[in-house]
Amino acid sequence: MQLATQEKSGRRARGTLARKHILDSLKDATNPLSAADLLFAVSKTKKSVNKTTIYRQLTSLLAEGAIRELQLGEKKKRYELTPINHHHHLVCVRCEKIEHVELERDLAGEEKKIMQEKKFEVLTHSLEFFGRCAECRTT
Amino acid sequence: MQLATQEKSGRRARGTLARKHILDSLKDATNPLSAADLLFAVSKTKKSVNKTTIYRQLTSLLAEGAIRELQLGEKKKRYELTPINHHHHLVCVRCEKIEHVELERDLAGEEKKIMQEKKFEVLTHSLEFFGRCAECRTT
DNA sequence: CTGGTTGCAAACGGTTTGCAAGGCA
DNA sequence: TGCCTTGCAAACCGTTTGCAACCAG
Repeated sequence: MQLATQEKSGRRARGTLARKHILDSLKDATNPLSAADLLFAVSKTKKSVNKTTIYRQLTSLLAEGAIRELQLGEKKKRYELTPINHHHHLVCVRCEKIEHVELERDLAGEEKKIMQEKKFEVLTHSLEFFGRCAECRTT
Repeated sequence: MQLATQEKSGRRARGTLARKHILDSLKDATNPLSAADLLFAVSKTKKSVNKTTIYRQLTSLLAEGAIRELQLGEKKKRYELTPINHHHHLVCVRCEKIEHVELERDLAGEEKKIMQEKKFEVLTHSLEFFGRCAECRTT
């Protein structure tokens, strides 16, 4: 279940308006969006949606694996469509912009080592780089 | 893991009670502690301390670099003494226990690549592995 | 007296929950 | 009708802030 397939077979149809708008907004976004971002974005495009609805749809989308939840050192969580190529994030500590990176070498070796040494079964990982982006370095 | 710079010379003496108790609690702890954990731990050992005081001391300790702030996918933040050997965390998604790992190979190469390709200057990074710990895998 | 430290209560931001109403099969 | 979805308000939790009291130099 990697792709954001709209309809999962085992589930009740969730073709709700809000759900589609959230997925559309995430698709258009270059950055991971927070619930507040989504509230704003969705409310712009169509009739406004309550924030509770946003949170509830995010919960189901997460459960289905359609989206990924990120904690980028902020108080709020952010969401992005589950990426096909696993990537990581660059977070600018000055302007807070978020970029993506794909590491040439993944962490599979480390995960194997963790399994061997610690008997800890890694299901997923999260790697963020904090620093200053190109623009903020020049100004 | 050892602790780092306990007393910074350039700073005003902050020999406050609360500060010492926080550092002691962090030293004794095997896991990174949340503010609530610290409130509890500190209140146990000596006369109780207000949570505002905890937060304020954490802020100065952070500014001095004595402690490190972690966001481990939870809503709350956690703190640990600034480790001499940079390490990462294994977070059990079942029992929420936190372990440490030191990766044999660090991410300096990746950071250099990020600088070259993205012109993004990495100041720090954060890497967490989520999964199931040894005990939770057997039960 | 003065400046940093503490406690308390209230504010705050992001998220969750309880409940009644709405939409659709 | 019955189930799922929505909106609204209130609750919640971790954290921050304003302000007055306090303590040490």
